[in-house]
This record gives sequence, structure tokens and C-alpha cells, in this order.
Amino acid sequence: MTKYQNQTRLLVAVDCIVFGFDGQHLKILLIKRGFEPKRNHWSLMGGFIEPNESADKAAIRILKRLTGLDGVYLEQFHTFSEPDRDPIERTLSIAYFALIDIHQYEKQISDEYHPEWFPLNKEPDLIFDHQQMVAMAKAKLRYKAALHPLLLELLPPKFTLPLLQNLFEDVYETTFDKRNFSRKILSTSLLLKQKDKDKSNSRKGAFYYKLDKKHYQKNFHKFLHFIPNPNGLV
Amino acid sequence: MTKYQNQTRLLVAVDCIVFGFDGQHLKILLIKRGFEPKRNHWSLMGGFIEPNESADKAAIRILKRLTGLDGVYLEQFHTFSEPDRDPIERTLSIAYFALIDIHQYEKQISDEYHPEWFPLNKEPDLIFDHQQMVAMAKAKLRYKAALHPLLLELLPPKFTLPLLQNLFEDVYETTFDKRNFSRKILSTSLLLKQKDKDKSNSRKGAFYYKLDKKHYQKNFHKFLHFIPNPNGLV
DNA sequence: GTAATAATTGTCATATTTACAATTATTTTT
DNA sequence: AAAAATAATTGTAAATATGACAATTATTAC
Repeated sequence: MTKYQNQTRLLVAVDCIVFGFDGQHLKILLIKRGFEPKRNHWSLMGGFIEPNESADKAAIRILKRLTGLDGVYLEQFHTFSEPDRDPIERTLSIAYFALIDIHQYEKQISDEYHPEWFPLNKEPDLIFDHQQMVAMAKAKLRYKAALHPLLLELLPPKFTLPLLQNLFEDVYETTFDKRNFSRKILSTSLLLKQKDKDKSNSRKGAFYYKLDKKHYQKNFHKFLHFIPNPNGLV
Repeated sequence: MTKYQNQTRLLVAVDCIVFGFDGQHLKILLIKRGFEPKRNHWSLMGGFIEPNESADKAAIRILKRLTGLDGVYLEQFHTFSEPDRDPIERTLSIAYFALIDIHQYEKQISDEYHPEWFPLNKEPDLIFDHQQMVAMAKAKLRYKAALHPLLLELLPPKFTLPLLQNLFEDVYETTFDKRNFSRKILSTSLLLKQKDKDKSNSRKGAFYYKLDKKHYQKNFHKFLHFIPNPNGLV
């Protein structure tokens, strides 16, 4: 059979909002766009979807090219389709956000893009509708991380409770009581206390914890309450 | 400036999962596809995105054509992009779900599509990846309706608590205690008790309630708890 | 050995959730 | 007119979760 007649065909891109946490602040990774229009303006990392490549595959490819990382948390969150969002030619963008351990990230992998980490709310001006994408990604992260242990994806394999609390406090721009915070986090049975401590921030040192992968899937929905566990998938 | 060179351009469609509630069961509206391939097979209502039309606009247009309805709850939830999802030509689909008052729906509007309501879990076989779309829409609805008063969008302007409870019980395939259910629902301050009753289902009659639109926006996030209100937007 | 520093831990009051059954309003039947 | 039938409405007590509070502990530096 032949193709669909008389229909418009569009360019389709994927853009990635890459989140990282340096111990102090939640940050996103931006690059300097390498081609016209808007060459050398700050931008999200993205690229056109290739023939025979799904959007998920494209996002994985682009993330790998930017960070050198594979198998990190990556989630499609919205497709942007305003006709004039790209001034050169109509282009759809399927937006993803990624949560990576900032220490795994290797800058030199993508030096050609001049990538830099920016704290949220302190990003430079971005091209097209990328500002809106960042805002929506941040909103989605805050929403979902309030219900699921998502922020653990931003931490190294071994981390301390004070570090985790710093992360939550930065993401939600607030402070938490230490006692209540640790009680709530530990009640999820998601963390395994280690024998060793991180001594870099205090004399006493803070115990390391690891993610308990056995309980991770099972307790991912732990926080919901109207319906105990509505079901998988978001 | 000229266009982007050497990039693939794709067809882009919008597909709508339309949910309705007939008082007993949550249902979705399906049509018989009117053109090849798969003419006369059951399908979601959809259509190609037009030049100068955003995906949101396309979804609104398509929903109007199918149901005659405007201004109903409509949300983009996922973009499907597997290269071979349409056997004729690669087509991206941006999927939306809509929540409508089934009584407002006028069948004759779209008789040419032979639309029919099917209870969930009893849909016929669907074309392409539409089965997967329905599954994901249902999961998303269950997830979100556990956290927000979303299901109210499926009810007529005046409804009773027993009806609302039926809806929840059908969506979550469970039963709730009447006392606890009404206490929880009423504690949201979202419902306004009316003076009149619906006598069609019992001798005593059940009081009607209406949505309190003043409190709707404000209390939409009422159910979250780890972080009181992570922020707007989902 | 003492001071300094940040991590760790506990309790009580309050709010929320859960489990559970009697009463009420109305219509139909006798 | 009284009684029966039906579904809607309402309350309470126990268990659990949350929120607000500060003292103690482990370690290093002096």
C-alpha cells in the first residue's frame, strides 16, 4: 500500500533536561548550541530523531553523547508542538528529563558542546521554548519526588542522610526537621545502613547508606494514600 | 535562513482516549476506522496534526468532532514513536486522554465514525499500538485520580455521593466503606450539598452535590502529603 | 584532657486513618 | 394507617502517622 497523501510531515527532535546534584544544589546541564540558528546560545542538549529510531532510543543516544552515561533514570514528560517554536522550520520536540549522579559525569566526553552545570533559578536565557521545558521538568520532578524516592537517583551509590536532606531541602526550597526527616525516610525500608562513615563534613562522621534494591520496586509507591497503590507506571 | 538539511520529517498524529462513566462502569469511546489500512477495525479517535496547529489544538479539534464537546478535561500524557507502529508510513502519535460527562455526549454528531462505548477491560482488539495507549491512559488516570479530584470531571453537574463512590469503586476495582469515603471526600471542601435529592435509586433519596468551583483550583492538590504542595502543574 | 562540631536519637501532643453498625427518610405493601 | 422494605446517612473508638520540640554522642582539633 502507498503512503498517506496530502499530509504535512514535520521535523521531530528530542531534548533532555539533565538534573544533577553537587551536594549543595540541584543543577541542570546546558550546552552551547553548535549550529544556526542561535549558534553559541545556551540550550538544552537535543537532536533530531533518526529514521528507525524511537524517541526513547534517541533520548538515550543523546544523553550518552552528552554525559557518557548509560542506564540512568530517563523519563519522557511532554511533547512541545507550538508551530513557531523553532523559527527556521516547524519542529516538534519530545522532552525528557534525566537524573544522573553528577560524579559519574565526565566532562571531556562532550567538550565540543561546552557543557556547563547551572543551579536552578540561575540558568542563563535559553533558546526557543527551552525555558518553558526546564520549568515544566522542574515542576514534574518536584511533584513526583514528593511521592516517590526519585531523588535517590541523583546521589552516588553511598550517601549520608544529611546529604539526602540537603537535596530535599534544595529541591523544595525549604528546611526539614532532622529527626522527622530521618524517621520518614527510614520508614520506607529503602535504605540500608552501612558500617562506614563519611568523615569529610564533620568530626563525628555520618553513616553511609545504600539503596536497598530489593525493596526499591516494591516500595516505590509507598507514599500514596488515598488508594494504597493505584498501580504501576506513571 | 533556510531549512534544516538532511533530516527526516515524520507524520504526526494525535489520538484521544475518551473516558466516560454511565453510573455503573468507566468506559472508553472507540470508533471504526474509516480508511485503510485497517478500515473498519476498532480504533481510538485521532487525526493528523495540521500545519500551524499545535498538538493541543489538534486534540481539541478531534474531540469536538467526535463528541461535539468543548472545554472538557483534556491532558497530553505520552508520545508514541516506535518506528513501525503504523505499517504504512512512520507516524508519531501524541496521545491525550479526555474526561467527559457521558450524558453531554451526543452520538449523532459523529455517526460517520460509528462510535461505541466499551467498558474498560472489555475493549475489542484495537489497531496499531492503541491497546497500549489505552492501558497507559488508564494507569495514568488511576494514578492521578488517587491524588486529585479528577474523577469529578466524569460526573454530571449534580451528582450524589453513592454515585461518586460507585465511580471510585469501579475505577479502582475495589470497595470502600461508605462512612470513611464520604468523610474523606467531604473533607476536601470541594463539594456543595444541594437541597434536592435524587430519588431514582432509593426510597429515601440521596442528596445531590455540586462541585465548588471556588475551592476546586485551590484544593486540587489537597491529597499530597510528603511535601504539602510540591507545586502547580503535573 | 578539653573544646568544638555535626550526627544521632526520643517523646509527647495532635491529626489522620481505619474498622465497625445503628439510625433515618421515604416508599411500598399489607 | 401501620408495618415492612430499602438505601442513605451518621458516629465513635482504636491505631497509626505527623509535627513540634532539644539533649546526647562520636570524633577531631587544640
